[in-house]
Amino acid sequence: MISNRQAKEREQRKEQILSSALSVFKKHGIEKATMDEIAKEADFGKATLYYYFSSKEEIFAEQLVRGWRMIWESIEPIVHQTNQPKNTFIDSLNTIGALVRKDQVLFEFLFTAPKALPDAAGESNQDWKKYQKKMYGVLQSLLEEAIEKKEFPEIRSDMLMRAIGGLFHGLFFLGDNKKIMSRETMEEFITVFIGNYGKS
Amino acid sequence: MISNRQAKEREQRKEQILSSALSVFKKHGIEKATMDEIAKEADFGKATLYYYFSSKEEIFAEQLVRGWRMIWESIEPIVHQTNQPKNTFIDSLNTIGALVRKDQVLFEFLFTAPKALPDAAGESNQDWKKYQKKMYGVLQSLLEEAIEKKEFPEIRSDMLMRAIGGLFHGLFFLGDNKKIMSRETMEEFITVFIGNYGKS
DNA sequence: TTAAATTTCGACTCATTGTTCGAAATAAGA
DNA sequence: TCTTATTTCGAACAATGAGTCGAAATTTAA
Repeated sequence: MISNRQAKEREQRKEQILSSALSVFKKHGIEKATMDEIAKEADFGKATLYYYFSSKEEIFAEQLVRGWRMIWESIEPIVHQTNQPKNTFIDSLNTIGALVRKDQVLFEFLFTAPKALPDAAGESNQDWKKYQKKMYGVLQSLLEEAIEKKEFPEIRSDMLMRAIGGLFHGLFFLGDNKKIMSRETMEEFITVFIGNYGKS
Repeated sequence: MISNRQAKEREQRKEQILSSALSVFKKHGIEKATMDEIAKEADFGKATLYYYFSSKEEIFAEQLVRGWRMIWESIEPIVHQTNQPKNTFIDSLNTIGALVRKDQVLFEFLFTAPKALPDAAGESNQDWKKYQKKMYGVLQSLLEEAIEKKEFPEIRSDMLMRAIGGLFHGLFFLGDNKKIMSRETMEEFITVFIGNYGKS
């Protein structure tokens, strides 16, 4: 039998491992994040990690699901607003921006790790993609509605998504000084780049 | 003594190795690009690679210098135009776009590899940064001039650089279908995002 | 043709690292 | 307290992959 508290403690240990993995990722990138270092960081023996996760890949996969699920759950209530699609879209961006501001490293991981992770990871290790796809899906349809209503210029919405995605990524993650991007600055950029269209 | 033709053939073999390295990079990313696979791809024994390059890192470093030098040499004549800074800036973006269009994989490497490469690589292995810095430098000062002349909105130019860099990267490299971005589409985007400011 | 220089590579070393095993330590329940 | 379940980890294993060595093959030049 496994008590309630035991389950909770166990979950806490898992989180400790995940967070250590993240901080090792921050130092070396995903490829060079070794189990040894994660273990040391988490204050566990290496073998113990395998008691909680079946493989290195699973650790990062778990990090991905949790992260993307969180993003999705933060976005979902917003995209269902009945508002101008353009405003809803901008609200969504701002929401994600706020999340990133809280934990920049996590999001750098969420946005860059996928490319580095072996694709052939069958089954459940790709669960995070569900959430990612949902998010991109709703954002892109917001864009399409907004284009329809002339709130955005008539450009292929998938291209526009890419452009805005890149823009966002550039603002937060590019450059040497990883300064935190303030809400004000971000809104200013949104206004300059896509916010002014269709006004006056 | 080493004849002219010998030197040329030797250079060709180097290029063969570099190009193989690039195609292995394309398949697996830089971390998982092994010397064994590069050797097989280049039709050489692994040991032979070490006759031409002193290490794996040097191969990729060489690829980086060559690439960034090429970018710089393509950009340099343009940035010295005496034109509106904004037009010069846009011309530069278009020039780089044209280069990317010719060899997308190479540029994906040039733009993403730096992050993955060990920083501590002393000495000459960082030569490419010279060119990269020069390029970002001139582009950013173009931006500053343009802001000065009210051709662009008054935003911190380093932020604007990041934003535009991200935008560019997003257009060319994001998304599943790595479709080639046509000149027309790209110009359309430049117009929509930054080209319209200050007009009419 | 022959000696010297250049180029190639098979076989090996050596370090790293993901993963497993079995046993020890600790906690829970009776 | 005694038994059982849970948690921990040191040590070993196996695979991988960067880099080396010495000798063989090939080319050059005389």
